[in-house]
Amino acid sequence: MRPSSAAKREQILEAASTLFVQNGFTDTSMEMVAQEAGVSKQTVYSHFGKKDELFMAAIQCKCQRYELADLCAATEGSLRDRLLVIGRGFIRLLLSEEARQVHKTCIAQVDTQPQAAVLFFEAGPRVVMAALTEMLERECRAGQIHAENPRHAAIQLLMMWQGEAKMRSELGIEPQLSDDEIDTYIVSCVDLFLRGYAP
Amino acid sequence: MRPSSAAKREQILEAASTLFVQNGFTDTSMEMVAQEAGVSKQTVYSHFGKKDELFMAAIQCKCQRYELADLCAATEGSLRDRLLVIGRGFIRLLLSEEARQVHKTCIAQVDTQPQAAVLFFEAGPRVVMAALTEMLERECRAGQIHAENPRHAAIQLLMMWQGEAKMRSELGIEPQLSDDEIDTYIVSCVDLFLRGYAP
DNA sequence: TTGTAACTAGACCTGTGAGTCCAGTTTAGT
DNA sequence: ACTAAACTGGACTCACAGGTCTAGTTACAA
Repeated sequence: MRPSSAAKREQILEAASTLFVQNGFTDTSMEMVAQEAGVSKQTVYSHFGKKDELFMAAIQCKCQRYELADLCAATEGSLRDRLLVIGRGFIRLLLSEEARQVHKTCIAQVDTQPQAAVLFFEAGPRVVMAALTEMLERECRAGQIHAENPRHAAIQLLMMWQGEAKMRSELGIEPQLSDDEIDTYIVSCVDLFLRGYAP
Repeated sequence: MRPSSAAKREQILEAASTLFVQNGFTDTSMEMVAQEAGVSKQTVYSHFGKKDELFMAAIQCKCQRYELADLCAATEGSLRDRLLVIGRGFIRLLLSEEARQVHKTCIAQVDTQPQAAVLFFEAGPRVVMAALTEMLERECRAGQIHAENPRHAAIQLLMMWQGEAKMRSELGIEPQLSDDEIDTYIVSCVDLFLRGYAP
């Protein structure tokens, strides 16, 4: 009712999503959230009844649509070039601090907060898979490639692209791969894909 | 010194690895471990000084070498058949309750116990990658395939194989894929791979 | 048999976090 | 100016977990 109320709510959400994703669910206390949001603990509780609810709201907040799907809509340039652009964008997203943390947090809470993982899946993997599948279907119809099952093909690309870089970053294994190494790898994925699905 | 001591140590390790991997680090208390092991809390502490140390020991215990690497050594049958066998074994391992839980736990603790993830990496992904790379190098030399970078090729295969099944199982997204769906997918991966790397 | 290391049960201390309560203050709408 | 909702700060309860301590018991080795 009071307009400042909505603002406080945003502050809380902002603080919560940052902290939860940085420290995980268990290691983030409601007091920390209140303090980070510059708000009293009671206010946190009056906006979000329980810690669980705040967590879900925070994850949802972090799962606002990424713009990757748009890349798949582009039609300029050769197929190979477009796949390279998408692949590079995809791996950059995957390796970003933000996405990694959200992913990690959702996985860690799968047993206790399964819906968080669902939110993540719907906002992330699901839309990317759908967009790429649609793109590959178009390319099939245009005769650029020949794939019996474009959905499988999309998943193959997406999984391949992740590569060693994802494995290492997810597990924090040093040294991480350099940008050059990653790029070379992405190129080899696209080329494998195009040869394998050549018409 | 006392022989029963070693036995207790095993019981504790057994209990700890089960519980840590089932409930995660934070949600497993030392008391739970002691109880599950049928041992007093003090005994737990005298064998493993701190919770962290017990955790590391438990993860190490869970990371005993999987036998997957052996599959890559086989030389009977066509390359395609062998890759199918390896792929199926790989995905079965990945989706097993055991491996998933260990993976999840290591990821969740990456920030606080980075060495656990390292143990996992060394025992799991690293050896599988190495074994498959070696196998593909042999096939290259034998002229069965033509891959500039067999290591890349191995990673591509391994990542591809994981597919949607891994994504869904990791995030607990229902419905999970059926065995048939997974198998069809694995076949399509192997075929893509063989076409893409045909000599 | 006896000494001693290993073990047990449980009390104990300390810190921390979820969630509640309350008395007082701010702020927007009427 | 008045009212009521929203907010604050901090005290409070309750539960639980990590870790220590102790007094007494068990079981192996010499």
